[in-house]
Amino acid sequence: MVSDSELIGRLRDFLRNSDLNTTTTAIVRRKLEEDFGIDLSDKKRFIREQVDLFLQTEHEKAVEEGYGHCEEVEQEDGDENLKMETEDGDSEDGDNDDEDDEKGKTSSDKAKKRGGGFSKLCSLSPQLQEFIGATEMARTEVVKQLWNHIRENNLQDPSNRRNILCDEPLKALFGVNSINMFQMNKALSKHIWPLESNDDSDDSAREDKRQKKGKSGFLAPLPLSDALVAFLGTGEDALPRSDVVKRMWDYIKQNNLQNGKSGGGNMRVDVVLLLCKVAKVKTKSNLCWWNKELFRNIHPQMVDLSNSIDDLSNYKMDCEEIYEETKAYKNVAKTEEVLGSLPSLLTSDCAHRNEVKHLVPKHTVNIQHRGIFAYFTCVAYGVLPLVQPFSNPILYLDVALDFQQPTKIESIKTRLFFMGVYTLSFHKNLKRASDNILSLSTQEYQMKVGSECPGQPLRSSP
DNA sequence: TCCTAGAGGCTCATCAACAG
DNA sequence: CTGTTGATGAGCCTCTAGGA
Repeated sequence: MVSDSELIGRLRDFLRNSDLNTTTTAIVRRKLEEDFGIDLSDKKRFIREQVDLFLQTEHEKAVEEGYGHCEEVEQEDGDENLKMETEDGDSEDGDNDDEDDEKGKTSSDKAKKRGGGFSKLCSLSPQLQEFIGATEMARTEVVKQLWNHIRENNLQDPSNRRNILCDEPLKALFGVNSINMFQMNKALSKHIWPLESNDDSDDSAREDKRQKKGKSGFLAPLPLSDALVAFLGTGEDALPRSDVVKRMWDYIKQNNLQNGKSGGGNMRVDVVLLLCKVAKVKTKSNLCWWNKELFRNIHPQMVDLSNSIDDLSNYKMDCEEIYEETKAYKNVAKTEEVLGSLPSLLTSDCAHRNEVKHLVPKHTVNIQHRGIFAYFTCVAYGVLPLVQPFSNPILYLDVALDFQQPTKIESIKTRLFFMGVYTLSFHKNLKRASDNILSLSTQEYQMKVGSECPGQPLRSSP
């Protein structure tokens, strides 16, 4: 086994005798592998760090020795770093091959243009305005025009076509005689500024963001219901969630309201809730239920979906709204089947238990939307026959979570029932579940099972 | 064909505290 | 584990030429 110090020693020897403009960390790693006859794939990060360290110390040494061309050293060093950070295709952690594939796929088949990002219109510096002949332009257009100019004037260095030999207009722009094509983008950014026109909205958004930053997540004060304000008795009408929880627990402990016999999270919350004048009073409840009730008092405006469980029309309305909303969502738009069967699952009373083993998801659509319904994970072309309140569209919720254990279906149903509130964990559970479910398309299912896929979208009316 | 550099904005998953 | 919301960081988007 080779020690780290041996590796470092050999690495530094190699770097001292290498052309740092052409050497990459991958080359260094392969050289070391060759020298020591071992696989160093798991040492990529270590090697990169050591290379960076080497470059840094070399640079410091150069400055200390008082080279009269510090600026040049700096610039060259910049190039070195640039090159040394390049891993010639190897991902940093060495385990991103799939990710790379994905990246390739997405970049090749997506050519959509959005108003934001690089397509956003920007204002140009006076120097760039002089060069381009326009006051505003998208970054990508500027790059295009710049390259047109380079080609028209044959400004690429013949010995290394990645280097651009600056003519007078480019010198005025970049202030150097030659520039690397990659560095050119960096230099260009100094001449491309965000537009000032939408300052008002941008500024307020920035201000909002800045303010929010100070009081994040659980630390952000939230409005309390009148009942909760009265219960706390301090006159505070807004508190961070964690503070509310803390004070409630203080109260429970002080008044000995916990039910010691039942153990777990059970407690006599009834007293607390009566004090809060919460509409729904239960004699006993567990921690999760109590949290939900508390949440209702911290967000009085939250819609209580549980009241409408018996009223299918409410769900129908909700789901139609969701469908309209999700249709516009980019991920959903890619699929022909769209979300829509939450109520059917709720009302089907799990009559399809016998079918669960046939659940055949084709692909998962992840819809993230902060609202009453958020974090849906859905599967198109499932084979779970559902009672359909709508004729179309049909998309099967991925409820495969515990389908290997039918006894747990009731709890799944409960989770779906509270979907509007218990969204995050629902999402997580589905994600976990989707790893375990059979992956077959409808056609594949038909071939395998030899019968029509029971999950074919139903076209009948409710 | 894919990767490399660089820019800013957008989407999405994950994490934070709190209780038993 | 159970729920809550906002911050955060990763990854993708566009464009270019050269090299593997």
